[in-house]
Amino acid sequence: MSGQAETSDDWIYNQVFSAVLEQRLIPGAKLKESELCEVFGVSRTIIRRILLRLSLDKMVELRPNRGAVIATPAAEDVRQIFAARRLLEIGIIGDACEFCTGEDTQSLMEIVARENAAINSGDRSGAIRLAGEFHVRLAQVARNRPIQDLLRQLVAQSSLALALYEAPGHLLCVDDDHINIVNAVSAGAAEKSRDLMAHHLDKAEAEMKLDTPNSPDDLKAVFADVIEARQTEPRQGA
Amino acid sequence: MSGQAETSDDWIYNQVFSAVLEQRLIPGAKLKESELCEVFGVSRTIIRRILLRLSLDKMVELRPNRGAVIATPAAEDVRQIFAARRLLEIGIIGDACEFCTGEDTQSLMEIVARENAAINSGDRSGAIRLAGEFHVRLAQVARNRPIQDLLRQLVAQSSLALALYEAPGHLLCVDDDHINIVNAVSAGAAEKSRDLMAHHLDKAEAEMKLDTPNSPDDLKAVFADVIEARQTEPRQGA
DNA sequence: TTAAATATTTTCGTATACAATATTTCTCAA
DNA sequence: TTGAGAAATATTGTATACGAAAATATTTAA
Repeated sequence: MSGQAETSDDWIYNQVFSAVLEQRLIPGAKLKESELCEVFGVSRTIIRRILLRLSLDKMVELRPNRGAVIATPAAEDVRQIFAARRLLEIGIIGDACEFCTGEDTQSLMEIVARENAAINSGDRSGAIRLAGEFHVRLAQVARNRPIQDLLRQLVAQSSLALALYEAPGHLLCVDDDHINIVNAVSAGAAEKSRDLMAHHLDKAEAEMKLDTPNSPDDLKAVFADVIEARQTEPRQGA
Repeated sequence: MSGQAETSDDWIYNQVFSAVLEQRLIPGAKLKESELCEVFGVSRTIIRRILLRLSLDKMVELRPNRGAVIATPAAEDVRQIFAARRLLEIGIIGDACEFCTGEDTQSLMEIVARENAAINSGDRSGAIRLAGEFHVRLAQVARNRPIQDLLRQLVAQSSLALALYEAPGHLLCVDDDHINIVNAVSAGAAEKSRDLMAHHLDKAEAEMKLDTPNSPDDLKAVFADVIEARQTEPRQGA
């Protein structure tokens, strides 16, 4: 599509990026330099460069002298991420309506189709990745690079947020939000598409329980019930 | 203020960043690694890391095997930069109105005061840097990190754009835009401040001649008059 | 057995060596 | 003098060596 040959750097970067999008790498996962060197067959020089890029994307956290881990966005971070997404995505969808070509429509449709197929076949990773791809592709239609690039980051961070805060037992289910948005945009219905996008993003954020992270290393959250029980009624013994 | 101690990396990064903001480094300027090593007294490892960060900010261009230069944004890039700034700065100024504390107001006032002082004393570099600082500080008031970070990049890129496309002979002059904006924001007047910001940004973009870059290496632009003369009346000889 | 203290191993941060690629300088003929 | 080609120089890209810091394992004392 873009015709630009992918450098070795970009390939490795995209491999890690995809792993985060598909939640094969989850918040807190350690990224040991030497292991990445073996996996990708390059020296630490290259790996460290990739890790720096990922840290500037806020996808990995670089802890001085203590290595890199997949980032664990705090609840407040997630609120800001979604506030920013609302501003960006609602802000540019008018331009998307204006500039959307037949090719754009077709490409968006295909992404949605593949997304629904992934959902129906129980491919959770694929579904998450394709949902993100949809939003980024839509931003691309609006023809504004800086906005598109930031949205790419925010979508990836949303994937981390989902892994951390998604309501437990939440089921992946087909809804028509994405397809409705494509239809509105390709029809040039700016006001309508703005509304659809606003609702869609609100829904996505509402699906998360921002006050109870399901991170395995936050023991207080894991044993919240125990703590509560002990406070009302100190344990029998002693 | 932020209390965070500055790492050696950040210091070097900020030095280069400021040099771009103040137009001591202009588009096309070559950044030779060995020279930067001498200047800052570190090895190429460090310098290359800084250059990577700056390239991700779109402030330097990394040409494979050919070294780093200060970026030269194309006219279309500049349009997108300003489109993005309008979206961001108008989009968040409502929040800024809501969250603006007395401390915020004071800090903004001080920046504007120093900016005007710089203009009056003919300190062009300082004036440009402080104008940029004003916009970034205002974004900070809105309490949204992702937006603030992108705006920081866009403001720096605007500085490059100014160096490239500013109408020649354009004079630095005091206007009341910034002070009016502070007043509206600290008064919580969302609608008013939106209007002021919109006009301010339109004015800033209008001050540039995006069709005639004054870059010394664009010979076609430099000799535009010659080209035109030759087209209407091929030169005498031959 | 537990806990502190020490030793060991691992991992990270920076500088540097060497190879690959540009750029410049030099030579020589037209 | 100008221009093309070749040699010399300079610059970038990657891997690696080495010191510093952290994590882990071991020992020792209570």
